[in-house]
Amino acid sequence: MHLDHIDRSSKLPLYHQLYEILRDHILRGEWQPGDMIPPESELTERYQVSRTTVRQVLDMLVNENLIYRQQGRGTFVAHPTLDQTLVRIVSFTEDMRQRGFEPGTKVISSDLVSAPADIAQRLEIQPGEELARLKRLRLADGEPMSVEESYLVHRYCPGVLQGDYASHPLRRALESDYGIRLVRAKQVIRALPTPSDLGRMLSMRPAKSALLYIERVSYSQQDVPVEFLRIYYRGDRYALYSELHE
Amino acid sequence: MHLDHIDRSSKLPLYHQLYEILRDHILRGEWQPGDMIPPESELTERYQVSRTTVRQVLDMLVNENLIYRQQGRGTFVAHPTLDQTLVRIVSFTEDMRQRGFEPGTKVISSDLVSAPADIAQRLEIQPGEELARLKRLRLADGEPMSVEESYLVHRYCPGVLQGDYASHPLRRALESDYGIRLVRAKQVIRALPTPSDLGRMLSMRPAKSALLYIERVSYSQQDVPVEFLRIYYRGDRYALYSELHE
DNA sequence: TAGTGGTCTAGACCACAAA
DNA sequence: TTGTGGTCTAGACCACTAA
Repeated sequence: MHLDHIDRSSKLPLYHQLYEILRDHILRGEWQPGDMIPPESELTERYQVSRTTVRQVLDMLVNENLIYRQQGRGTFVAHPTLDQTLVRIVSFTEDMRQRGFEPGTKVISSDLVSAPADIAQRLEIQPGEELARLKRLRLADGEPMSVEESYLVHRYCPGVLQGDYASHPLRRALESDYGIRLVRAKQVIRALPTPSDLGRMLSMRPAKSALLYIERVSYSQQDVPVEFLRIYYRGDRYALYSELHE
Repeated sequence: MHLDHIDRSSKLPLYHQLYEILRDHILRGEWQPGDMIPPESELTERYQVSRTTVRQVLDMLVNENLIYRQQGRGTFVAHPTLDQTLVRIVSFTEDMRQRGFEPGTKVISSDLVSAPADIAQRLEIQPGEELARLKRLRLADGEPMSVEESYLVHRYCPGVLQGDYASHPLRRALESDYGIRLVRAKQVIRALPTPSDLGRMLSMRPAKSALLYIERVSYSQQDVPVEFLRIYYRGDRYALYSELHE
């Protein structure tokens, strides 16, 4: 069981503590999509904070699309949607499950390389600094879906490449072994023609071949760039979704 | 000058009215990016609402990335960013200006067609119903950037095709002539190989040719689907940006 | 020190949904 | 009618920035 009460002597704001608590309940699946969460009155009572503070926290969760409210009925855990991929950091595994695929991973290679200028610039390090490089083939229902090339600043996570990243998430290793949580990221999305080597790896038919290409830089809690990631998705299997407003 | 006061007898909530007012100031450019907006105390005073209400409105604007706050300094108008394209409905003109290009448009064709099944389904109309179709070539600094194919439910905007949409925005015509505001949209983003006809229109080199393809359904104030849009962006000139969080 | 935004409270009344 | 979320107020004290 996780921490489930508010520490009045903590320096963290009450709303922040309550946010972590409620978010945890949802992300750990203790409250399932569609479930009603306790009414505001009960949260006020249980955590001994004002209704305003409770509502501030619920507003944050609504903004993240983790919950939704219905006047007169209650507040409910939201069902995950595909457009989250463009707003929240979502693991390949989660993403595929939401799309109705069974995810799989094969490690293509892992090695240490020295940082080329373009990657060094985005990771805010010196060119030539040591990077851990991990290439993986990602599968959906056993069929190739994407190729991922991860570059990690090795200084922050020496020895990462020891891990088995076919069956264990890289993010989890970073967190548990090095205390690094990737909390923020910036990405660029492009369409590319398919180079023949990638086409082969992804088992693509040349005629239908284009790649949805993503470059992502991920930042730690301390706002330090830690990972540079290239993802090549099969254009004939993968799409991104988003909702727009005025 | 636009309405700049709050109507206490209106059925609209105070925060909603204030939101429209402040948003207007920003979107009309009366407050420029980087400008400090009036402090909360002054807004409280000027519009005669509580600070809580003022802050509720500012929170909304912060969430839309229209303003940002700095404790101890003030609240400022945000500079537009490229990742807005994935969250807010942005006109081609605005988008290109933000990217540092001078936008241009050529109308390729405009005609009435009967709705094919796939489009009818997304527009929630009967197959065969009349659609206004508008094809345009979009230019950036005089060079082709994208091809857009717009399908409008003609019943909602009879005679739209009379307009000159090389120099006048389609959105404006819908609003002023038919009272239709497209306030919400859903889109899907894919990578496509370049068909030869589009490649020619976009002046693309075959070797570097992939398209970033977007399909968008836009909804009116009444949540009725009005427009189905296909955009084919040159993959070698156009990219999308997004920021992710945990 | 003065002015700004950040956090928090207690309480009121309204609107809507379900029994 | 009861219980839920929606809107709004007045006021307090804190934290940070700049002069």
